[in-house]
Amino acid sequence: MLPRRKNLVEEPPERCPLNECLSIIGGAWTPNIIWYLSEKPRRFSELKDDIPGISAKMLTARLKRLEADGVVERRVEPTSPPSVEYRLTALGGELKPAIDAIVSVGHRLKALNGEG
Amino acid sequence: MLPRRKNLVEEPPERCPLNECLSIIGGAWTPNIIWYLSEKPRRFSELKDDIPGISAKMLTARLKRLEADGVVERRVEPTSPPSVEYRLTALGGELKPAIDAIVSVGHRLKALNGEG
DNA sequence: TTTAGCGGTTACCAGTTGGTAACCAGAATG
DNA sequence: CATTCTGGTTACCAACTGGTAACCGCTAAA
Repeated sequence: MLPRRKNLVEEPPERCPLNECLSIIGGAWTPNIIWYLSEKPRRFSELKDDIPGISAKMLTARLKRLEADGVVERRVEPTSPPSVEYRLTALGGELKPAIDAIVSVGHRLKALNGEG
Repeated sequence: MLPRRKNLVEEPPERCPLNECLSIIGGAWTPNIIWYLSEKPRRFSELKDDIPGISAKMLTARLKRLEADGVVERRVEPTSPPSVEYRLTALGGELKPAIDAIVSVGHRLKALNGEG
């Protein structure tokens, strides 16, 4: 029998940053929303048009959550009909490198799955 | 009323790399498993001990999925009792920058939530 | 023969997620 | 007055997720 190695890792015991971050970007549609907002600010119905298949309910839910997390800012223009613009906050902008890294791996995964 | 901007984004229409990658690392416990395996190869029961709270069922499910995705390699040593070692593949190793980026954002999120 | 350890598998079940469809307020338009 | 537009909210419901607990085959040791 192989020697049993002991757990001597230094970092992620309980509420690790990985889970912290993934709980924000992990939900359905969330990455898409962040992606589009990272390009430029967008209005509610623009996001709804940009992201094919998303429902108003989910879009509302995700934007509310992202706003609560400090990732997205909601700005209401008092026009008529009112228009609401969403943009990434500074913190939201810091998600970009992570998103980019994920996208980069995603490309490789697609390439491999496409080959097979 | 604000002018209605048209969707002219270039990249992520359907099965975008973001969703492709997050479908791999998004499930419960998965980031933890990848984290531990990125440090060094580990055996089943080591992972089970390392990750507090995970059940054998979930660990099995995750490892199978990761193996099917080409992220993890399963290696059986014909000892007695048999020992099974899991390690990241080359592709799995490429997940590390993404994981690191996510961890880095997670730290900032924890800092902000800790302040509030 | 019984027990223990490894690496799982299986049945069952509760909670969460996300989908659809209907509905809402306020203001402008016909 | 009815309709349209934006930006949602709500009720309802099916599917998926993940948890618990019991069980399995194999080998070695007591």
